[in-house]
Amino acid sequence: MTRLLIADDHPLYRLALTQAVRGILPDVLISEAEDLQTALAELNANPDTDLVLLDLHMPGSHGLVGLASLRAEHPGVAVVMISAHDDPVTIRRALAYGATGYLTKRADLQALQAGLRAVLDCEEWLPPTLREAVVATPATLKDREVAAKLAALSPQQFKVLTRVAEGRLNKQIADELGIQERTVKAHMSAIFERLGVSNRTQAGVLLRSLELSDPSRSAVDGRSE
Amino acid sequence: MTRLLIADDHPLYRLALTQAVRGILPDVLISEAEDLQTALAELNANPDTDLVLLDLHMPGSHGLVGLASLRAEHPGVAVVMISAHDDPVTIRRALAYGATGYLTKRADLQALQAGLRAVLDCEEWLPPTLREAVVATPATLKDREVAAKLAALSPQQFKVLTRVAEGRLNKQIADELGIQERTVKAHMSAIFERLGVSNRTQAGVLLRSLELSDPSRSAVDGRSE
DNA sequence: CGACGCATCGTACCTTGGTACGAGCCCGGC
DNA sequence: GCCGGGCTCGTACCAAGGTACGATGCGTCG
Repeated sequence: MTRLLIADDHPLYRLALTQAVRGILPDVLISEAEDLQTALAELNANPDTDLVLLDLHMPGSHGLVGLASLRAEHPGVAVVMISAHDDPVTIRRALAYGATGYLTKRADLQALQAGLRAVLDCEEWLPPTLREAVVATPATLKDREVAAKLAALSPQQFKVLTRVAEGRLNKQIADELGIQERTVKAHMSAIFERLGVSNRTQAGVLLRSLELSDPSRSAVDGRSE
Repeated sequence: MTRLLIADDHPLYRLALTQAVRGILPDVLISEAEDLQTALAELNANPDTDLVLLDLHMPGSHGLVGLASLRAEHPGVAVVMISAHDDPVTIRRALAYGATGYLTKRADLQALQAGLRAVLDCEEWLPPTLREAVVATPATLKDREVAAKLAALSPQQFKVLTRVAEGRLNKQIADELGIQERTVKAHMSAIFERLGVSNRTQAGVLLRSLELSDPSRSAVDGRSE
């Protein structure tokens, strides 16, 4: 039985995605999440999930941070990005950080289902109209380095890192993860070594470089942070 | 006598810009810089500079960091961004962080000179083909907040902040700026208060949010960091 | 089985960061 | 002239960060 997780902050779009999936896989198990935190919780509850459809911009995950988090804490599950922000550079970066594919929100039902079929067969998939542009823009050297470094972190180390990037203290991180501060410090030392940095500020900056500004979240539509 | 600074890492493009400027202002004084550091040094040497033409992507300044640095340390001089990356969102962000205008590298000589004339007359100027798209995309709420916070910093505090964002220690910053570590600490406390953060990691992340990924700097063309 | 990596915890020690409170100098604006 | 802010430096103190040593149990993989 295939299991699937749809992570998008728009309920209506989750519904549309659900129906699109059921159209080609009638008896699939589908979970939903409206922010990154619940998405991670869902994956913990159902570690046998096969595929995650992840919105590029959702609460708690601006840009590629969410992708990296999912990949770090659940290396086994495939992640497909979904966004209306069809920038070849962004798509290329998403692939560099471990996305199996990229679905554009501009796609109609047929195109969407074609993409879903492909990724469910464990194939990499990109929108046909963008494929050429994407393969023409190789990943940045920096992106490749950062992706390799982040991939070298253990799941728990990545959790620590995300909290460091929020500016949390070691003590706070320890409380949030239910471990001792000494253990956090041990993780920190390992993180510094693997990321090639020498203190927490550099580590935080490095993770935050995965963020993307959200063009749709402007000052007039009232959707504040 | 008007004085001008051209900051771009391509010597040939600096030459082209110089000639374009001389075409409309024959006896202008022009300085050049190939990275952000020398650009700041040039401004220190010539504080009476009227206008800076600043490339969006140059060594030491990815994205809007260079713009913010110039604006912070020399609030009096106007800055015009120059880039081939004609994204309305990016342009809007540049304006939010204090740019007086935006010149596209795609422009021909006539268009370039028209833009130069406008900004030399202290007018805001955008490429005609992009003007409509830019005014249609208002600045992000977050951008406006960050811009306001950074504008509240004193020049020296901003210098400290840039070094914090590089992961430097207080002692290192003190040595680089030729001051005592206690003074750095005093600046740090002031920075935290004005930025509304509680530690250096958050401050570094905040400044680094001005960075933009450089689409042209890919992995194949050998131009590493 | 044995080696390895992960995650956890332990002790001890030193460095760095950050706050509190105070103070002097210089400069530009009211 | 006075006031305010920026910049600098000072003392003292405590919190937090980071290192170095080691140790345990657990699961995986060859």
